[in-house]
Formats: sequence, structure tokens, C-alpha cells
Amino acid sequence: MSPKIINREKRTAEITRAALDVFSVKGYSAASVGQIAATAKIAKGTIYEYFETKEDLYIAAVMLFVDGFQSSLKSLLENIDDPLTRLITFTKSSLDICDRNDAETTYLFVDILQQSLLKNGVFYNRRYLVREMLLGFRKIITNILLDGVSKGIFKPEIAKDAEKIATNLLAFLDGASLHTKMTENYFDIPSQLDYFMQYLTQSILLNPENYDLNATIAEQAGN
Amino acid sequence: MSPKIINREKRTAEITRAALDVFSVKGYSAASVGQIAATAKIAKGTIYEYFETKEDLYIAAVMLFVDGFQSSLKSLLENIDDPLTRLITFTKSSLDICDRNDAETTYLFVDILQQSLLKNGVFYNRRYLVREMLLGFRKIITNILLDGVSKGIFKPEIAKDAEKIATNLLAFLDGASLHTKMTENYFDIPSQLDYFMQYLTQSILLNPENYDLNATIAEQAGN
Amino acid sequence: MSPKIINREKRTAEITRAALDVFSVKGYSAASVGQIAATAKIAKGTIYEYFETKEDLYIAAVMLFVDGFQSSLKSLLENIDDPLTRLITFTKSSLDICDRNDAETTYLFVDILQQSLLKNGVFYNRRYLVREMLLGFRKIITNILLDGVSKGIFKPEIAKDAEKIATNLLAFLDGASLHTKMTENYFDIPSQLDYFMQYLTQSILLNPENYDLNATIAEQAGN
Amino acid sequence: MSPKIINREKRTAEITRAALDVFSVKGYSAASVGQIAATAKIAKGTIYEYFETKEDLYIAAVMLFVDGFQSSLKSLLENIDDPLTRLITFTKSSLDICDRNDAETTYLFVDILQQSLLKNGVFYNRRYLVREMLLGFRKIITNILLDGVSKGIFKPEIAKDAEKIATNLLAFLDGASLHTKMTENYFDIPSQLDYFMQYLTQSILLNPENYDLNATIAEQAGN
DNA sequence: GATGAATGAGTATTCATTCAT
DNA sequence: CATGAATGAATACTCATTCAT
Repeated sequence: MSPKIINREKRTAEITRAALDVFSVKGYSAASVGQIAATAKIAKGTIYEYFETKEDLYIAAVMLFVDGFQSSLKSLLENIDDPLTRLITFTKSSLDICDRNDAETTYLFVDILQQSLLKNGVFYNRRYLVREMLLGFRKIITNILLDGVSKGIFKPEIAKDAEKIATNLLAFLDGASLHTKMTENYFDIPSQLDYFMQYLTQSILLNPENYDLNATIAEQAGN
Repeated sequence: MSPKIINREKRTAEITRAALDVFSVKGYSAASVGQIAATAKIAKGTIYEYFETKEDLYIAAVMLFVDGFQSSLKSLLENIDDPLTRLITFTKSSLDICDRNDAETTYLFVDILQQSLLKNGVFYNRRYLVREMLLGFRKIITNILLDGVSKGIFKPEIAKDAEKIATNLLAFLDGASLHTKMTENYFDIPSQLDYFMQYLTQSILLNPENYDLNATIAEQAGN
Repeated sequence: MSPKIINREKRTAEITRAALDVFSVKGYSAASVGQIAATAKIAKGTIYEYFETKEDLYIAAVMLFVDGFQSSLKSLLENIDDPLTRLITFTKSSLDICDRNDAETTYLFVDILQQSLLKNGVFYNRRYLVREMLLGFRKIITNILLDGVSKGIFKPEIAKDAEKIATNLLAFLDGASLHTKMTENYFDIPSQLDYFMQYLTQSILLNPENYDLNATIAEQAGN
Repeated sequence: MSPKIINREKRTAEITRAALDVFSVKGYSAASVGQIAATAKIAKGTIYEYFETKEDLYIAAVMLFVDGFQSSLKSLLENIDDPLTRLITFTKSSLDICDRNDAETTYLFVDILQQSLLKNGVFYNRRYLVREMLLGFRKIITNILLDGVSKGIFKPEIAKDAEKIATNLLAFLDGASLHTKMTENYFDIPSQLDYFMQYLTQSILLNPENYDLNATIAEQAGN
């Protein structure tokens, strides 16, 4: 409550932000604490007043990234009622992150991967954090599907497979965005996604003929 | 043709193999030239008689990995005629790589990702190599699909979308295997894949009712 | 006399006490001002309101240690009249310091040694302080010896050598306790001491046959 | 056997020598690897081709010191037959080390103490090395005593106490030399030692009246 | 007077690369 | 051709001390 605590939190946030910027561009191992300090415009030692190790700083930066990602998704979906529109909005905006020109977030995403897979990686012993993040996203999709079922828009029989569908959708989204980045946008990812979503929606909609998916997609893109 | 050249090629291959072993476990930056030399049972300085830099060595190792991956896939598909079985075989064995206990190949795959995405990454200016690798895989799948169409097993109308379908399948496969690794096998990837393939095959088979997909999958798994 | 001065003295004493605790465990260079501040439950900066440097703080702590050591010895000897008992009490309690499980005092003692011997050591230019401390102890022993002579218990001819005897006894005591600590109690120091004292007392007692040294030692140990 | 091995050993010895020089003056923690490298006139990194850590380097330096000390003692005693002369020679030359003007060895000795006593000290978990060193010295003295007994020069009854006598003598020697160093030669250590040795020899000689200790000492000092 | 945030110089250690043998 | 000794730049982290509040 005291002003000091507020300053401390503020400074912690500043450093974390700077760390996120640097880690996103350089990755964990190539980034140096000195660079992060310079970015935050503070002395190198000051970093260690707020974080014990470079690893801790990395974790904080990743958390900031994940939280920002999730909350921006949540606010996007906030005022949408129609389950189909929600689903399409979710997938579109997931990939938008990779289409943005400042898309360093993708670099960070791969870096998290790296640090999760390699023994001695920062996240190797913290894979539960990654898992929880993925489960959070899966929950969002699962809820959309079940909501659609209860509203009579999606087929009732998909309810029992909602988690599987959600898991597969997430896998596709991540695989697609990585391929895109790796190949310098060689694939036209939006049209690939539309194609995937047409198959998916045809499979889950109760009355596919009542929906013009292209219109829904176009409408969503317009916002 | 001279014995020296033969020795040189042989030694180059040995070093590349050792490099692949080390890079697969440690990743590019954590791997040291000394470790690679030790693995190849030669002196550190000798490496530099065959490769100019650590980067060159990494590129050679990745090439060796990709070539081995592609040729093992080719030989797997070599004696299979039925397009559906070919398709399923392809997807199964792609994921098998990630299910193997010594699945260091996944680590390397992510490392390639990392080095492709990061500015200053080894592969950042060689992303065309990654693209060509992906295009090679896409070509295999596309050919399977077109073969199925011409044999009257897959729907004729998918011919024009064969590349899109192949691209999406690859994206799903990579996304799924990465998620699996990241989350310590929290997701049951084989059953997820089966689920995905059921939807896919229902969409592309001309007469889905004539095929018992589960039987085909089980049969394939048996081999 | 003003309350502020009293507070200042009290606070100075608290900090010195905390410093002694930390220096005793960690030694001068491994101890950090931050740890001392934490032990004293004050802020790091506050230390520098009371002491100019870490060196000054160390000197104050050592003084506190030496004073405490000497005054506890004095009070131990206060009510003992018999010179032989006084002598044995002195040696026993000197070594007791090293037998106590929390024998951090030994660490400090060696640390003082270190800082006295090394050029650039805190005590290198203050060795006179160390010398005075040793002279203080020598004085105590010398007085015991001379008292014994005047009481007709010790041989008269040792009077002229009293200082030499005292110096040698101190050297033996310190050497013995250091060896003990260094070797993890490999030597049975109490029995070594008894052995040493038997020789010593036989040399200085006027009528050794009148004394049962073991009884005197046992009696002393009982207190 | 190959020249390379010889060079490696030679270089290892050079570095160890440089390390001993620096550690002797600065102590373990104040000495820096850079200073040692500069003293050895090699690059900092080269140190790590020969020693894994600063700790290993310290241990090697201490071993060099101890070995040198022990072998110089041995060669001194080599051609002396008379047990009493051997005993006096041993004590004299032990203290000589501390009287030499370049007596940095004493600093190192205290540093070893420090590193043996402090938790986290380099020698804390290697105290057995220190113990073995002390036991080596004790063995030398014990042998002298037993030799004297068997030659009919020392009293037969001291045979059973030979180890205790040796232990006490060592303790005295170390304590005395430390006090001397700490107090800037305030005590006249040679005369203190003579005094101590007179008592000791009177206690152990079978016929003290047959020996003129002062003459023996003077004679020894003359060499 | 008390605080604790900020500093920046200092340290051990790693490693790609070179080059004399 | 092969070696491996030598290099030195780079990096994470520590801590005594200062100073604005």
C-alpha cells in the first residue's frame, strides 16, 4: 500500500516489459542481462534487485506474454454471443498474432518451446506452466463448443468429443503459424485457415446449410 | 576419386553424424564444438579442417537429419499401393518420431525452428532450406491424394484442393507433436490423430461407408 | 546524555552484535553488509549511519568479541584463590570455546588471524590491537604464576621466567585448538591438554607430590 | 611419455607455482584467477585448460606447498643420526619458515586454516587432507622419539606417550609461529622455543645431565 | 534519523577459433 | 593432415557504498 511498494511493482513491470522485448527478439540464451538492463534504462545490478536470476526474469516475461495474449483474447470474445462467430474469432485472432509485423511474439513462442523441450532448458522443469497455458486455451474452445451444442447450433453428438476437437484445433493453429513463420509466409495462411474451418464447421454445425460460413468469416474480418 | 578424397568425404560424414547427435540433444547454442569433436573422437582443431564455422557444421547436420527423415519416409511408403493406407502410414510415422523415447529429433526440429525465426539465427537467412523441406513433405501428401483421386478412391473434387489439404495436414501434425512434447504427453496424441484422420478421411473418401478406418489404422499399427 | 545519544549507543551496540554474529559464521570477506543489516533488523543504509565502512564494523565486532572473552575469563577466575586451580581453569575454559558445538568463535579467531597476516587485511595495520589482546591474556597467566610463587605453591625460580612460561602456554593453547578444529576433532584435545598440564605443573609446583593433578582437573571439570 | 605430456606437466607446474605465489600473498578469496594468469604470463582462459576451477587450483597450490615443506624437512633430517639433534632440528626449521622475510608461507598456512574451518571454505569438505598433513608431521616426530627410546637416549616410559608428545609439540610450534606473525615478532620466538625445548628434553631424556642442550641447540643453529 | 533503490566495478568461467608443431 | 594448446571476448551475478526521499 505504501508508495514504495507501488514503485517496486511499477519498476518490476518495467523490467519485465524490457525483458519481454529483448527475449522476444533474441531468445533466452542469446539475450544478455546487460541488454535487458540497457533496454530498461537501468544499471545491470538493478535487475538483480528485482529478479534473482536470468531464468526468473525469463519466466516473468513469458508470464506477461501469456497473460497479455489470453486477456486480449478474452476481451475480443467478450461481446460475442453466437458460438460460431466466437469460434472463428478465436482462430482468426490467434493467427493474427503471427501476421502482425512486430510479430516477435512468435519468436518468443518458439523460444518457450525450446526451453520446454531441452533438458537444462528454463522451462524443462516447469512444463506444467506450458501445459496449463495450453489447457487454458483448450478450455475456451471447449466452452464455445458446448455452448453451441446447448444453443442447438452445433450437433449434440460432438459434446462428448469437445475436448478432442479443441485439442486438434489448437494443434493445427500452432502448427500453421509456425510453418508460416518458418517459410516466410510462403503459405497463404488465412486461406488455409478458411479451408480448415469450412471442414470443421461442416462437421460440427447441426444445420450447415443455414450458415454462410464465408459471410461469417468476412464479417468477422471486417471488425 | 583419389583415396584422400574418399577419406575426406568419410571423415566429413563422421563429423556431421557426431554433430547431429550432439545438436539433437543440446540444441545449437548449448552444443559446443569440443563436445562434437569428442563424440567424433577427433581433436577440436580437426573440425575446422572440414567445416569453416560451427554454423556450417549445424547446417550440414540439419541436412543430414532432413535427408534421413525423408528417405526413411520414402522407403516406408515404397511398397504400399492403397492411397488411404499410404496417407495413414505417413501420418503415423511422422508422429512416431515424437513418441520414440529417444525423441531427440523433436529437439532438433524445434531448434531448427528457433534458428529460422530469430534474426541472427543460423537459419534466418537460409529459410528457403526449411521451406524446401516442408514443400518436399507437402509434395508427398499431395501425390498420395491425387493418386487416390485417379484411382477412384478419393472424391474427384478434392484434386484442386490437394495442396491445401496437404498443407493443413502437415500443420496439424507438427502442431500436435510439439504440443505433446511441450506438455509431457499430457495429450493422448495417437487417439487425437485417429480422431483427426476420421474427419479427414470422411471428407475425402468417395465412399466412406466402404472403408473401416479403424481396421486400416489398426492394421497399419500392427506393422 | 540526551536520549538521542543513548539511542545511538544502543543502536550501535545492536549493530555490532549482529555484525559479530555474522562475521563469526562467515568470516570477513564472505559476510555481507546486507546480511548484517538483516540480522540487526534494520535497513542496509542505516549501517552506514553508524559505521563508515565494513572494515570499521569488523573492527568493532572483533573488539566486542575480545572484550567478552576476556571479561568472561575474568569472572570465571574471580572467586578462585588457589593458583593451580586458577591456571587449570584458565586453560580449560580457553579450550572449551573450541569444544562448544556453536564454536563460531574459533572461526572468528582464525579470521582475525587472516586479517592480521595478509597485506590488505583489515587488521594488517592494526596488529597492535591483536598484540594487546595477547598481552592481556599473558598478563593473566603471569599473574597467576607469580601469585603461586608468592604463596609458596610454585617454585620460586620460575618467577623470572613467568612471562616465557605464559607465552608458551598461550601458544600451545591456540595451536591445539586450531589443530583440533582443522582436523575435525581427530585429536582428543582434553586428554592432550591434561598431558601437557601434567608436565607443566610438575615443572612449576614446588611440591608436586602434594597435589593430585587429576583430582584438581576433575573437580574443575565438574563445575 | 610423448613430448606433449611433458609440456603439459611443465605448464601445469608453472601455473601451480604462480597460483601458490598469488594465494600466499592474497589468500584464496582475495586472489583472482586473472592475477594468477598474469603471474604465470598466460591468458586467463589457459588456466582453465589445466584446472577446472579456482578451487582445484588452490588445492594444487596447497599440495605443492605442503610437499615442498615436507620434503625440505626430510632432506634436512636425512643425515642426522642423534635423536635429540633430529628433534631440535625439526623444531628449529619448522619455525624458520616463519622467520624468513619472504615468509608468505605463513599467510598460506592461515589461509588453509580459514578454508578448513569455514563452512563453504575450499577445504571444509577436504579436511582429511589437512589431517593427513598433520599426521605426516606427527609421524616424523613420533619416529624420532621412538628411535631415541630404542637407542637408550630417551626414557623408555615415553614410548607409550610418543604420539601425545608429538601432537603437543606440533600444537605448540604452530601456535607459537602464528602468535609471532600476528604480533609482528613482538615475542622472541627462538628464545621461547629454547625454553620450551629445555623443559621437553628434560622430561624425555634418560640422562639429562649428560647433555648440554644449549650446546646442541647452538651447534644446530650454526649449520 | 532511517530507508532501500540504484549503482557499477569486479569475478569466475565458457568456448569458438587460430596456429605452431 | 591432425593436433590440442592458447587465446580473449563475452556473460551472469555480487556487493559495498551512495543518496534522494
